[in-house]
Amino acid sequence: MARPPASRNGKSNGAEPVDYGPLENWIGFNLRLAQSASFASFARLSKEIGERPGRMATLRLIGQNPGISQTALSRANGRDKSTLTPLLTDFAKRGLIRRTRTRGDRRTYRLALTPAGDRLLGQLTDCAQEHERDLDRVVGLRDRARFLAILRKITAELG
Amino acid sequence: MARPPASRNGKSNGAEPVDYGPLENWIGFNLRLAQSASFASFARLSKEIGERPGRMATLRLIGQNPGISQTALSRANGRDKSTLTPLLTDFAKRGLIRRTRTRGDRRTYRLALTPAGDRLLGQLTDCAQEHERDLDRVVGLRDRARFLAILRKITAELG
DNA sequence: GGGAGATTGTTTTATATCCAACAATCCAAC
DNA sequence: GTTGGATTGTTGGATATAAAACAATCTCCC
Repeated sequence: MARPPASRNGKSNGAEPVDYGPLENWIGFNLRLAQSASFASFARLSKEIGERPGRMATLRLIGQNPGISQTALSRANGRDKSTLTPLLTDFAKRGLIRRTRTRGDRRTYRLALTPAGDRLLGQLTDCAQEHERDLDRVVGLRDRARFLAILRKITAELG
Repeated sequence: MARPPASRNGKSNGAEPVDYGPLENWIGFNLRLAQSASFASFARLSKEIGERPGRMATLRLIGQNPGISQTALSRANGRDKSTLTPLLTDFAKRGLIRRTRTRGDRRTYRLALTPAGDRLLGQLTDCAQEHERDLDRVVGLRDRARFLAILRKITAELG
């Protein structure tokens, strides 16, 4: 981690060295920082559209799986189902998704994108692809597949 | 991802396949899921102690850098400084940290662990080490250094 | 000295998130 | 058929998080 030279009075200039101790080499801690940085980077790109990364993934999963239930969506998304309730209410109110009752099971909803939702998803996908290009550049083509495989393994075995 | 056989009526049993579409191969999405899984795994381990991963890192950074300011701590932790205000208030109220005014600069606090805070950190470190062993097992010794280097690179270049 | 601009920590406001509890509904075993 | 247990989506309570605005304070440059 390159850092700028300290200001001449030796006081804080926003980059004074911090001793990370054992954290420096902990995968868990570095995973959190990397995810946080990636999230912030995406958020900058999608700021003008006004949606954050989590919402983008939710929309995409609905678009990819028309008729999906809220519970299945929450699992695919790695979030509790109660987290989705206000989010989907908001999407529905803004006309981005349709919620229809399932025939034969009156508990579940079937979720699907409206044309407006599909258009918004298209815009978000542009941001996401730009973001992925940034990530690919940082990760490097050489290690990409291996890196991705390890991330998936962590999700599968620690979830 | 192994999944149990579908129930014989073909309906949801909590593991029906979901089409991830492009998300499947996006680093950003998989990074989020992996971090989420790692976080949840640590939370299970530290549940009895009653602190979550973010707090553990905060305590450790204070222990490692006695006298650190809140702003420097928030940067090292990858969190906004306003996020720390209620957390540190809670730590101080519970006698885990000491906040003393800095001589010569009446804006900043100097943070340090109390003996009680140090004891709690010790317990949390035990959990964290167990968690790291789990992560090491999943990541594999062979790829560990490379994986860690990529995480650090993402933090440094996208933050 | 004196002021312009930067920095520090707090407050406010708005989301996001989980967990536990809940009502409605379904399913399977009897 | 009935009924006990499972599932679905919602609600309420708690914590976490960021952004913007703010008051107090410091620094730098003249």
